[in-house]
Amino acid sequence: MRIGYPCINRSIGCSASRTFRLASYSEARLCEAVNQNIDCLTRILAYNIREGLLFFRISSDMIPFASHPLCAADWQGTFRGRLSALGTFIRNYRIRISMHPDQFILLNARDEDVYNRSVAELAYHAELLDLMGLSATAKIQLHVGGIYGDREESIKRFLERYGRLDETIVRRLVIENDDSRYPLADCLRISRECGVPVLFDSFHHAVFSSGEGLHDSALSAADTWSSGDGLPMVDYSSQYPSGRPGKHAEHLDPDDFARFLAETAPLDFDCMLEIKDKESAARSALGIATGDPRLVTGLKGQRE
DNA sequence: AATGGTCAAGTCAGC
DNA sequence: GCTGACTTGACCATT
Repeated sequence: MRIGYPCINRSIGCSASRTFRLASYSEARLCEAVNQNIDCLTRILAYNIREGLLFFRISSDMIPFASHPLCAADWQGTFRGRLSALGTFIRNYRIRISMHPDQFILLNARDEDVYNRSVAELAYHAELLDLMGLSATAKIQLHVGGIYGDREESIKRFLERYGRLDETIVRRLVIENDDSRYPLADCLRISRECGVPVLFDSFHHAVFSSGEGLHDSALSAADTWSSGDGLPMVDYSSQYPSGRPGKHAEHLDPDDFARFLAETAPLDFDCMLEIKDKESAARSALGIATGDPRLVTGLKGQRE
């Protein structure tokens, strides 16, 4: 099991998702942001290696506006060398990589324009990972999409559009159960139809499911991954106490995470900690997973 | 230098 | 019909 966290490191003082306003777009501005993002990502990954955190989600903002019609810049050519070097670094240290396009990306959108923009954005994600020379184990995780008043029709539309995707996207795309629209059961059904792997989000499942148990759920999602996909990925989080159900916790709850590990054992997977204090939570999780209490921060009474 | 309104993009629940 | 949550930071105009 590798353990990691998404996109942002809160302690080393740089951001690998620097962007700018569309109104101030220029090629120079783009290059400046991308160079800074690559610099910072390199620093974050070096930090992660030192800490034993070998799973990381790269921000979709790595190349700002990459799929926007306004972006005429040849970022692929400009950054080919740097991205390739970064990818070599990632492969050498056997770091697992994921990406997660955000809520605007809807493969099953009713609106053709939204659908077309979504495919363009997925193509950008795949191209970025390709330029880094990463294998198909580097995944792009996506939710199934909207309901649009008709779940069955919207699932059919997802399947039909999935079938039309370019292979460069298909080899990396996985779907994740969300916390309000498409639960694990739907994702598994879709996977049986088209073969897309299912990334199990344990927290979404706790918030939104028909009550299937954690152990069996993690197992059935893991079954949808083939050898070329790498170890299954799982997202973990826990509830922010007294917050809206589904709100992510600020700190890792050591007891909850230990219970999560016990219930999913002996299944092996790469685990993404979707906790707001990021690398701190991931270090604690690593401490719990490896039995090293020195890594576990946030002792009793310090939780929110 | 500090601040706070706003940022490419969609959906859906709640008023 | 409109607003806010999602999730969240950080850009940048303004002071």
